[in-house]
Amino acid sequence: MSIAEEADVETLSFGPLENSVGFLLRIAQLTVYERTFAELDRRDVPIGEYTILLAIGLNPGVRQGVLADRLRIKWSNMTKLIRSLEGRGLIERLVSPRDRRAISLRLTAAGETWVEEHKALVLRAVERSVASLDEDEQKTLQSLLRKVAGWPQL
Amino acid sequence: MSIAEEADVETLSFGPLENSVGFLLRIAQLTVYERTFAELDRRDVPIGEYTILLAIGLNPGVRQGVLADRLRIKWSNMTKLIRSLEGRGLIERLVSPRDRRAISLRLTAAGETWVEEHKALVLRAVERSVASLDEDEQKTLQSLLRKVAGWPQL
DNA sequence: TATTGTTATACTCTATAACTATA
DNA sequence: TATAGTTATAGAGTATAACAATA
Repeated sequence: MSIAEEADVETLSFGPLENSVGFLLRIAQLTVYERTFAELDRRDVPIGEYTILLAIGLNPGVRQGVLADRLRIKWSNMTKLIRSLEGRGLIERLVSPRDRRAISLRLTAAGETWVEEHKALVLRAVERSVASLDEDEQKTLQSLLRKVAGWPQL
Repeated sequence: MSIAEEADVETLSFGPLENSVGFLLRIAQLTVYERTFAELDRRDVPIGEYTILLAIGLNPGVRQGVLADRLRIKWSNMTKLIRSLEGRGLIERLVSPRDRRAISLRLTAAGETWVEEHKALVLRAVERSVASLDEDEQKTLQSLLRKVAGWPQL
C-alpha cells in the first residue's frame, strides 16, 4: 500500500451499468429492504416467513413446490423453512390424496392468528419503504416488475 | 402429517403483496439474477467483483467507504472483497494524502485488462436478462429504480 | 469525539448432489 | 423414467461489535 496521488471521488459513475436494469434492480431492492427491515426490526417479523404464511393463508392447500418455485426458493431450502413453520405450529403439512408424493399446506388456527396480528405492521413498513414514488409511479413500477419476473399482469 | 382434503392450487395469489413494490422488487431481482448467472456461469465472472472493478476503473482514486456505501456493502465486508482483489493484483490500495485514514482505490494494469476482457460478456448477459421489456419500458424502469434507490436521475 | 477502515465471529442464505417415495 | 420432496453439506453473503489510527 502506497500513497495516493489523486483526490478522492465523491460522485461516482458506473458507466454502462447505470443503464442496466439488472444492476439497478439489485441496488433498489437492497435499499428498499434496508428501509423495510429498519421499520420491522428484522428479528421480530421475518418478511420471508410472513410472505410464505400469507400465501398459504390465501391459497389453502397449495403445494409446497409450487410455492417455492413462485418465490424463487430452492426445494431443498423450502423444506427447512416449511418444517420450521410446522414445528412452531403455524402450518400443517398434508399429503395430497391425489398425488401422494405431494405436500399441501394450510395454516393452523395459530398461523392465521399470527398472520392477522402482523398484517398491519408489515403492510405499513412495505408501503413506507417506497414513499419516494407517487401513486402512478408505483403502479407503473409494479407492472414493469411483474413483466420482468414473468408474472401475469393483474 | 395427515391427508389433505382439498386439491392443490396451481395459480397463486399473494394478496396485498401483489401490489407491493418491495415484494415485486425482490422477485424481479431474483429472476433477473438467475438469468444473468445462467449466461455468465457465475464462477467465471462474479458480477459483484466485476461491478467493483468497473467502478474503480471509471472513478480512479475512489475512496473505499464511498464505494461500499453506494453499492450497499458493509465496510467490514468491503474490506475482505478489496483485499481479495488486491491480493490477485487487480487493484491498488493507496493511502489518501489528504486524509491518512482513507484508502483510495485504482486499477492496476492487470485490473484494467481484466475489466476490458470481460466487458462484452457481462454487458451481453445483463442485456439479455431483461429482453422481455422493450426499449421504452427499460428506460422507464431504470428511471423509477434510480428514484427508489435514491440515485440521481441521469 | 467522530470518522475510516480492519478484524473476528456468528448467522443466514443459497447451491449442489445423492437419496426416498410415488407417478 | 420423471416428479415431489428430503437430507446433508459446503460455500457465499451478511450482520455485529470491538478495535486502531487519524481527523
